[in-house]
This record gives sequence, C-alpha cells and structure tokens, in this order.
Amino acid sequence: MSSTKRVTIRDVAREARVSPGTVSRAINDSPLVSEDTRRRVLEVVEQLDYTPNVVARRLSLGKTLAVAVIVPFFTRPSVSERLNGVVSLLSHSQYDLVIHNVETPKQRAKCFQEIPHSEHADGVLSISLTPTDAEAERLAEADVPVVLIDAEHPALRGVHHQVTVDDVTGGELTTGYLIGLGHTKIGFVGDPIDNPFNFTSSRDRYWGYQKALREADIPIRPEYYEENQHGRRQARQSARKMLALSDRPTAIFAASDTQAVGVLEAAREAGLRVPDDLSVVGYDDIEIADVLGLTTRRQLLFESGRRGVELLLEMLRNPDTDPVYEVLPTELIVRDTTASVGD
Amino acid sequence: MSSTKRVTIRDVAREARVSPGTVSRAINDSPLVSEDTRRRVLEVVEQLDYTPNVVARRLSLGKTLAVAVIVPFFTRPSVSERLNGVVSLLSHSQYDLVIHNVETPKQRAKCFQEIPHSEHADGVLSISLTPTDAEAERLAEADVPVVLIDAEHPALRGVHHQVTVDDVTGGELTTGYLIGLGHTKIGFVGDPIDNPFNFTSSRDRYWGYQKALREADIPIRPEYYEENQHGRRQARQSARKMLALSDRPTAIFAASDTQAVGVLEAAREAGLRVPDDLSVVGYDDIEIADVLGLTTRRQLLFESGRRGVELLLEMLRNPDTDPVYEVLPTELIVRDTTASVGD
DNA sequence: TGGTAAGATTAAACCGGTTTAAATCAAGCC
DNA sequence: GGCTTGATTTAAACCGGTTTAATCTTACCA
Repeated sequence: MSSTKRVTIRDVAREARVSPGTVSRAINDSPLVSEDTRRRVLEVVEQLDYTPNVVARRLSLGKTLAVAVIVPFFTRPSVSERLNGVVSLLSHSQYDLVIHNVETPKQRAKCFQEIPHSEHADGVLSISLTPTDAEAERLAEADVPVVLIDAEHPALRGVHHQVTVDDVTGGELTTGYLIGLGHTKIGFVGDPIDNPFNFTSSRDRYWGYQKALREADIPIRPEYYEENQHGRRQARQSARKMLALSDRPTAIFAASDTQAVGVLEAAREAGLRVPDDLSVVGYDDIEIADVLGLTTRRQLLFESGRRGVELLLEMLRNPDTDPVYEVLPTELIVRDTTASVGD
Repeated sequence: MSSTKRVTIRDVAREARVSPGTVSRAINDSPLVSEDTRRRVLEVVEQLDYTPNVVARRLSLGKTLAVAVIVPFFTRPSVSERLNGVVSLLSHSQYDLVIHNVETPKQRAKCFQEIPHSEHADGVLSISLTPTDAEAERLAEADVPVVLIDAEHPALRGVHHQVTVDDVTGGELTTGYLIGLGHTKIGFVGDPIDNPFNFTSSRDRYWGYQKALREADIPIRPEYYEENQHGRRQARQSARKMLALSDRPTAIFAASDTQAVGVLEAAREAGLRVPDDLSVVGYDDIEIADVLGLTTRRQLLFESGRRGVELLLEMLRNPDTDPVYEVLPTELIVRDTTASVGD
C-alpha cells in the first residue's frame, strides 16, 4: 500500500550530493572513493533505507547471481537429501537457488538445453542425471560452470566438476558381502536398465552384481533379475515374482532402500522370515533403513550435495580452477536383514 | 568456447531492417505490427537463433518473473511433499522457482523481511511457517501476493491467500477415535509448544486432544504429555519416558508420523505389542505410515502445495482476485497400530 | 485536392544499476 | 609559476529489453 516509490541509487546520489557512480563505488567497497565521501554516502543509504535493485545489478554485471539446480523427482528421499546438502551451503552465499524439476524426458531435454547458459544462471548443479553423449557434448560447450552430482560422463572429465559414486564397485562389494555369507542364489531387484531418463545407478549396481558373481564362479541366472519402474510397490511386484520361483533365491539385493522395502513386504506376504529364510540388502541408507533394521550400503547423500556446491562456488570465485573428478566412498551398514545362508 | 557474442534484439532489428521496438512487439504478439513485418522478424529470429535476455526483460518489465518459496527443513517428508506439489505446477509456468530454506530463526526473520518485495519475487509461497503478529503485519504490507500454505494468521484474512488445515479439529477427531475405541489413558507425543520457529501444528493438535478429552470427561494428565525437538529419535525418548510410567497409557497420539515411528520403536524396546498392549496413531500419512501399517490422519500434503500455486498464479494473472481462506480436509486412515482397549 | 483519421513504424526514453573515459583538484617538484 | 602526478569525482555510455511520444503512410471523405 505504501505508494512511496522505490529508492534508487540516483536518489541517494542527489541526497549525498555526489554522482550515482560514486554511490555505487562506495557501496561496493571500491578503493576509488575517499573515506570521507564513503562515510557520507553510507549515512544517506542508511537514512533512506536504500537497497540496490538486484535485477538491475544482474543486467549491469552480466551475471544472474543465481545457481540453477536440475533435479529429477526430488521427493525421492535420496535425491531430497542431496538437495538438502546443496541448500545448506548455498543459502549462505550470495546466490539464489533456482530449482528445475525434471519429471519427463521432455523437461530433461529442455533443462540441459537451456539452463547451462549465462543468461539463466552463473552455475549449474545437476543431480543424479547421467548425460547422454549428445547432452554431454552440449554441456561441454556451456558458458557457465557445471557440476555433476551423482553422475558423470567421460567426455566431461577435465571440463566440469563431477562428484560421483562408484556404483559398479558398490554393487560388487555388496554382492560380495552376500556371497561371503554363503549365498549363491542371489536375486537383484532394480530399475529398468533402459529408461528414458538414462538413470544409471541401478544398471551399474547390477553390473557390479554380475562381476561379483562371475568372480565367485556363480552362474548368473536371468530369472534372478527383475526390473521395474522405481518405487516400493513396483519392487514388491518384482520380488513377489522372484520369490514364487520353485528355486527361489536365498538373498535379494535391491538397487535402493525404497525398493528393498518392497522386497521386505513381498517376503512377509510370502510368509518368509527375514533374515532366516531370505536376506535382503538395500542401497543408500535413508532413514527408513534404520527404522526397519535394513542392511544397506550407505552413500554420502547430503555430503555429495554439499561438496558439489563447494566446488561450484570455488569455480565461480576462480574460473581457472581445474575441474575435479571425485568419487565418494560407500560403506556397508549391517543390520538385521542379512544372515549366513542356512543359519 | 564459442566466442560469438550473444545475439541481441538490435542484431535482429538490423538484420530485419526494422527498429528494436518493432522486434519486441513482433515477438510479444502485440497488435501494433503488420502481419507482414511480424513474419519477416520471426524469420530472422529463427535464423539468428535469438532468445530474449531474461534479465533485461525483468528490469524493463519491472517484474522478476520468479516465485519465491520459503520453506523450513524441506527434507521432512511432509514438507518435501508439499514442495513437490508446488513444483509440479509451477514448472509449467513462466516463473522461476527460487527456494529459500529456513533452518534458523535468523534465516526466518531475514526471509520474511526481504523476500516479499517486488525486487525479489513476483509472488511468495510460505510453507508451514506461522507468522508471528509482527511478521503478519509486515506480510500485510508486502507489495506482492503471498500465499500461506499450512499456516495462517487472522490479520491476513482477506489480505493474502491461505491454504490451511484445521489441526485442532484434526487432533480432536483423532483423539476421539481413540476414545471411541475405549481408551481413556491416552498419551500425546509432540514438538515443543514454544519453539523459535513458531511451529503450531503440534500445539494445535494437542489442543484438539485436550478438547476431546474434556468433552469425554476424561481428566488430562500432565504425565501423558511429552514434547521434544521434532524427530524420530527424540520422539522415541519421549515415548520411552511415558511408557515407563507405573500407570502407562494404553494409546499414544503422535503429532506426526515421523514421531509415531519413534513411539513404535519405544514400544518395541519396552516389549509392548502394538496394538494389543498399545495403540499408536500418527499424523500426515507419509509413505512410511503405509509401510509400517501405521494408523494415521492423512492430510493433503501434495495438494496443499499445488493449490497454493494455483491461487498464486491466479492472483498474478488478476491482482483483483479476492484472497481466499481454504481449509483442506483430513481423513483417518485406519491400519494395524490401533485396537480397542482390552482386545 | 486538402484534411483527417487509422495504422504501422521509428526514435528516444526508461528500467536501475556498473564502469569507462574525461574532468577536476590538490600536492609535489624544479 | 608551470608542469606532472596521483587521487577523486563526474558525466556519459552501457547492459538488453519495453514502451511512450512522435513521425510517416495510406486510405477515405467532403
């Protein structure tokens, strides 16, 4: 309702009897103003309650003072936790955080196409989206720094920061743990390997799974592999099918905790005791894993987001920084859903 | 790497042999251009691959083309789900979504102070943050539309949109359900009533709880009330204490599902069977409630966010819209954690 | 044929900052 | 006193759009 027009830099200038340029310099700690006038200007700023118009600054500086985050399905707990890491650090910086949610391949294409340019953002964080070759090529030409979190592409090594996890090794080690417990009939429940979003984590973990089996000379049985859209209910379906086999597995490795929960539900339905009749391992270590006592491979979700921002801010501060390729560690958290076979 | 400078509206104008103003009008569907020149201009636009600079538009239009969302602890599943509703609708609009996370009272004050002004955003969504009287006064003077989601303030009726839930009635009905099952020794586990964020949902649900007990002539016993910082572990502590009472409750109403999970854990620890020895009810109906078979009061989390955006967009389209005060319904979802007393 | 109105287009102002180039001023030196 | 130098400061250009005021056409009517 206050019809008083915005105070502009020219108002301050007039009041302080200097030019707008001087006011600008006084505010931005330029050495090109005398202490005397700076004090006078700041007094007037205070008095008129002047705050610079951000949009005008953006245009003038040629910067957006914003960081864009491209993120798919951020209600997934794992994604949300990464995003939380991003926000926790970025909210203390001068940058605005603009969210671009990706829920369809079309949105995804649009995001990768439009966002990584200086008109839109000074920097971009992309979470859990593995670029296709074509997209990587585009990203390599981006005129702003990009950080891939939980994703990578060989063509971007040395071009953009990448904070990632070795899902193949993660899957291998996790499967190895089950093998170590004496399991040989191990099922895998995951996302579709071919999916329009090019999600790769489930696929990579499955590769690791295969690798571990091969090294232990355990045959890979196709009936022990089920894929389905990501989600608890879908995973339950997959597990139901697998547990109905005449020669059912004694352990199931789920590509995520959410899916592991579905497996646990299917086991309960089938009247199987966990871990006595069936061992179950998940991936991520989100809160529900702790609640249910689920054995899982923990990855540093929050930290991955935080680290991504750290790298981006450093890059914005000093554009000559060398892009790094960081692999975050994982850790097996043993709880109550796994046991030696035959125990 | 492409050192080709950005294409500006003047480049297009030169190429199309018209003035920049005409290009602007041609692009923005102004009736003040002939079909002939419009076609010619759009051809050049195509040919030069011109896209208007958003920042320049913002400055010129005096709009930010952005919507700010103020949100506390968005990794809480309930908050995240509301945010998801916001994003789902807003990502199809022309507006950018700028997130302001609130994790400290200081951030909160800063947000309420700075964000609701036209330099920062064209509109503001505030999620689950009940304004204090002073803050409400400020918000009433905001020069952009604001929508309160899961929060309200009497001073803002008719001033800003409010999409809210009647937590008092929700708490009353939920407690009434337990009373209907024959329970008279009913505990309440919630957040601190006095908290620096002015979170009110737990408090209101507790009021409803008291109301229901009074109406049923059941005395309110202070030892049946425990408050603690929001969280599963903290709720477990609270419940642990309450269940250690010599005359322990036969039912516990938790202010949220997350806290209900903590109560379930405490019950398990204490060797109590649910629901035989103890009934447990939560609030929200987040995914974990379904997993654990938790009886709970469902509220429309996703829809609240979606509706908030709907109202905001409508207000941005037509500033004369009358601000509404909407109360979303809740619904009791009976699962496996509640039973008649003595069953 | 002159006058006028409607329609299309342009030139210029504007949004509110930052920054470059030019101007001013005081001090220092021979 | 004149000239140089360095420190401040100002005026003006610039960022890249939109919009108002002014100009130019063309059509139409008396």
